Amino acid sequence: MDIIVVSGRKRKFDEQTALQAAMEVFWAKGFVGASLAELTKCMKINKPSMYNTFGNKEALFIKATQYYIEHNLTSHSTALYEPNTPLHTRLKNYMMSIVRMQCSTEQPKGCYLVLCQSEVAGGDIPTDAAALLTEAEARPKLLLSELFRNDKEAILLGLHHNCAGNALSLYTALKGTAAMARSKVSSSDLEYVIDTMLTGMFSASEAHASSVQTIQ
Amino acid sequence: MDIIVVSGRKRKFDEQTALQAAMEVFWAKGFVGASLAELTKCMKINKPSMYNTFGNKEALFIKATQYYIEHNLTSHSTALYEPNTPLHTRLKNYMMSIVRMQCSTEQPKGCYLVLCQSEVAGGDIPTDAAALLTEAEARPKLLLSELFRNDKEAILLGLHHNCAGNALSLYTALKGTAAMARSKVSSSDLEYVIDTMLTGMFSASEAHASSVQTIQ
DNA sequence: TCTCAAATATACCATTGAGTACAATACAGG
DNA sequence: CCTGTATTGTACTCAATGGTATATTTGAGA
Repeated sequence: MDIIVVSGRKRKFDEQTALQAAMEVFWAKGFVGASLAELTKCMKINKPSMYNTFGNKEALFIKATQYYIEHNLTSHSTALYEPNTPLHTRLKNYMMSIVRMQCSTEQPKGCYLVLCQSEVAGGDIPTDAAALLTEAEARPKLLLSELFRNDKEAILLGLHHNCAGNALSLYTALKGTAAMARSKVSSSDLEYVIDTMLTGMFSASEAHASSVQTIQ
Repeated sequence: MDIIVVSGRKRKFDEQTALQAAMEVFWAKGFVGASLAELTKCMKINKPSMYNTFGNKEALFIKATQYYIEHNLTSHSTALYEPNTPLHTRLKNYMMSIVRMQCSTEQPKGCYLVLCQSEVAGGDIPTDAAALLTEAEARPKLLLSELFRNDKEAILLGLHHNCAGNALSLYTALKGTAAMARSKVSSSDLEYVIDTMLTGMFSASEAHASSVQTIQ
């Protein structure tokens, strides 16, 4: 079943290029903050082209979000499975890979998902888009959680006893760095933060026991 | 020089009450996301009243932000100076006091400043308001930094060697928890995150030395 | 070269955004 | 009980928003 090519005027723009441009606008401004005027200007197409290629603002946003996940999120996780590498190093590389992206001057600062997810709570994001954002946010948390559950070294260190908690700690740190990045804090400053969090996690078993005693 | 009372129709609403209502709208929606229609509806006044009491949207936002700082931010810091209390406990109480506020159902989720600061990067916030937000964000970081510099126990533990770094770590964690709170994560889940970060910080001197060796 | 579907450009629509003009109203001082 | 002043309610302005109708181009197939 081949694609039926029905003749007509040829498209002047590349869909992927336009999508990337749209993604960067959403990344900088959020869903609500990004206007169609600015979107189409950056995409270098006009509104009717946008509407009959992508559907509407929400559909464009969903495709842009998927583009972000594929191109700017998935890549980092390879660091987690690097063979012959201590878990601490793999986690640190993973975290810093993300932090460096958050701080990069090549792209908008911070994290696309963190920014837009915070709009969801405001209630101004359409249902389907909100669902995608929520699902996308759950992914890295699950990835880390599974790592702690299955990784040999993690089990040896006892980190598998609280997979979810440890994953939440790291993910929360990354949300924090995303916010800091947006305020123009440098990735080298944030490296200290990541180190602190990892140190805390790796000395968890003893430390948490003592902290429980400390609190009232 | 007394206040000259020139007679006229009496104001029907209380300025502070209206301001608090406005603050909650900004807290939930951000500066751009909060429309005058919604603001005035929640403040239970109409637009002309709002304009001749507060000036305009930006002026209202600035007053609402100051209201937030006074009523929802300053109070937490007393925990930092509680006498006869170990530093670890004081920090934990401080952090959890903020986290509980972020997760409270009595108010919008997350942190007013984190949400609005992220809009600043988008460029849609007027200059004066943006300056206030930036200044407000610097405050807790400075507070923590000074604590690490001057507190006897902090000095004993060597935490004064990197005041800024340690302050940044804690503040970044709080920005992270603010974002998580907005995604409806509970304060009890986030307590584990705070514990992890504090543990990391308190075992900093040794840990950071070893982590430097670990990375590449 | 004629045809016709698909893409473009321009102009438009309804709604909502921030901000205002103005008349009606309420209140203190004389 | 007037008079003047400040607040309120309604109705407006003007620009920007998401989304479309329509006419004009383009190019592959017959």
